[in-house]
Amino acid sequence: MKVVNKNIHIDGIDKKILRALMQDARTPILEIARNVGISGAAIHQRLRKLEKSGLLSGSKFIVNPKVLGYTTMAYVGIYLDKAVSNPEAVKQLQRIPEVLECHYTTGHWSVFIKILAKDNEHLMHVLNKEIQSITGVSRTETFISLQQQIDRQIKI
Amino acid sequence: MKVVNKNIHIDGIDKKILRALMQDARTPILEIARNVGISGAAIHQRLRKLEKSGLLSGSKFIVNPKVLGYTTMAYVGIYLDKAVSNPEAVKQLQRIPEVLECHYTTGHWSVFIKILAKDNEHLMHVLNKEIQSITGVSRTETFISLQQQIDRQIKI
DNA sequence: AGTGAAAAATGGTTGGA
DNA sequence: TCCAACCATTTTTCACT
Repeated sequence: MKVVNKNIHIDGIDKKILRALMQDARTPILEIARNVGISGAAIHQRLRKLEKSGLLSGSKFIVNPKVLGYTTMAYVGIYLDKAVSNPEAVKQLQRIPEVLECHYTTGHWSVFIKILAKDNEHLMHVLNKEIQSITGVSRTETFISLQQQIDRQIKI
Repeated sequence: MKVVNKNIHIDGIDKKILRALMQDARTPILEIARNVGISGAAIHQRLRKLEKSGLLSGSKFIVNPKVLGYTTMAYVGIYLDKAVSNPEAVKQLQRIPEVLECHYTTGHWSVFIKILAKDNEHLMHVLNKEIQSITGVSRTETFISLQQQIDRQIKI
């Protein structure tokens, strides 16, 4: 279990640092320093503080799946039989690389997942062969994303 | 409009580079070089190629919203009146910082969004005050994520 | 494409105000 | 908390294979 420090205070300078790095993790510290008007060493100190607080949990390169031909994104609500252990189903979902997210949710579905596939045919394959063959899956409801209009992190 | 090069070929070395940087955008080139057995300069060349192809679309620092008290995530399907221009509704959604994703989808909803809020009360406020007051929104269906089990990018 | 080495840029530390 | 100066590491370039 990760320990989370709730007594963190983020001032305006911290916000500027975070905004810059959330947009581009490779932004040079000295460039941020110039923009906020303090020294690079001070930025560095604040970064260590933010990291220690757990607020900064790493950095990632973002790949554009479209370049690899993955153009079909879908959300799928899954009904699981009552008798089935949900964690076991999740373990099976984990083995399917096209499943990018998986949530336990309130409402009529047991779990709710996000799938990234190359095209409709590929999506169909994942749904009918991979997902449906998981023990306990009784039914699924699929919503294909025709276009994503917003994609961002929390506003700092 | 971003131009996407579809004739890109990713070999095993590219994959190793991508996997390392997708996990941690700050992984030093020379460390990757050691792991894959070629020189740092070669890694650097390949990175430029991957960037130029559009496959690498940047890097982000990841912030952990829980540290700031944001513990409630929900997906919301929105029904819009037929008469209403969907892009106008999306423009309004864009102004709500708690809305992190927004998709046009197939199925019974017009748009489908992801919301991050501090708690149920905050979520209720966003739904009842912010979302419902958007012109054309007739009804919403909300699914609260009790727990996220999978969160990853495309498998390289 | 890849290499090795030099040059340029950046990251990280320290001591003192 | 911040700064200035310093040193370590990393990125980037270049001539050559």
